Amino acid sequence: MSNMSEEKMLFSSPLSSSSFYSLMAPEGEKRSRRRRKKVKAADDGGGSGGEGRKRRLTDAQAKFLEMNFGEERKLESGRKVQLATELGLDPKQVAVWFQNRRARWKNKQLEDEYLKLKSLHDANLVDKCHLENEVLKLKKRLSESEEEIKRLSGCSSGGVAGGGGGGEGASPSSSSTNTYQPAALGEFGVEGEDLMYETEYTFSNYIMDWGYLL
DNA sequence: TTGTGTTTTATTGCCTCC
DNA sequence: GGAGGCAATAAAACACAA
Repeated sequence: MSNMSEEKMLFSSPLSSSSFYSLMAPEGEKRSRRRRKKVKAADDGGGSGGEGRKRRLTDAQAKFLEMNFGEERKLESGRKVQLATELGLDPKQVAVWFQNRRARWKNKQLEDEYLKLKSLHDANLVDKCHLENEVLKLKKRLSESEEEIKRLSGCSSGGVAGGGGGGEGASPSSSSTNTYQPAALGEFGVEGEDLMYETEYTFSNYIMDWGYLL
């Protein structure tokens, strides 16, 4: 019948013109519209095409329009008429083509934006997963350290001071002479530093102190 | 060949701007 | 109020698998 179908999909977007927007647009954003009855294109027999049916543009016409669309998304009426005469088309056809092309372009923009946001979102998910893993590991380490402290202070309170109401409540203000008590930290100027540092210091120094006591 | 899905062209109705 | 833009949609044209 014709040879104009090869490049049909050259500029087409993957989703049909209305489907993507319908998918993306919030429900309330759509304007309510009365459903109209379509009036068939009149068999005017006139116009540049000669038939009353849809006239598909030739590849050359489409390419030329595409080129112009690349330069400017909207047409001034003068330009529209000029283009129409150059292409042997009705100015209305040119206007419609630009209108539809803008719609496709907008859909493509939306789709690109969606894909960009989606990949960003996916990357964030992976990041979140890593961070959650990290938190779990740190929590585990913390509880292990606490266990160790408990275990060791249990040992020392039994063997050295005897009083003081157990390791957990050991206070720097205690009158005990126990050298590994937190009060001793003051010697090194770390009183009130962050927990992690204090914990590590206490533990390693406890080993030393314990050895010293023995 | 035919049924089905997609793309393109065209229409309609509403909205905004001048 | 008319022109032009846009969203929604109809329908022709087309592609393609079965």
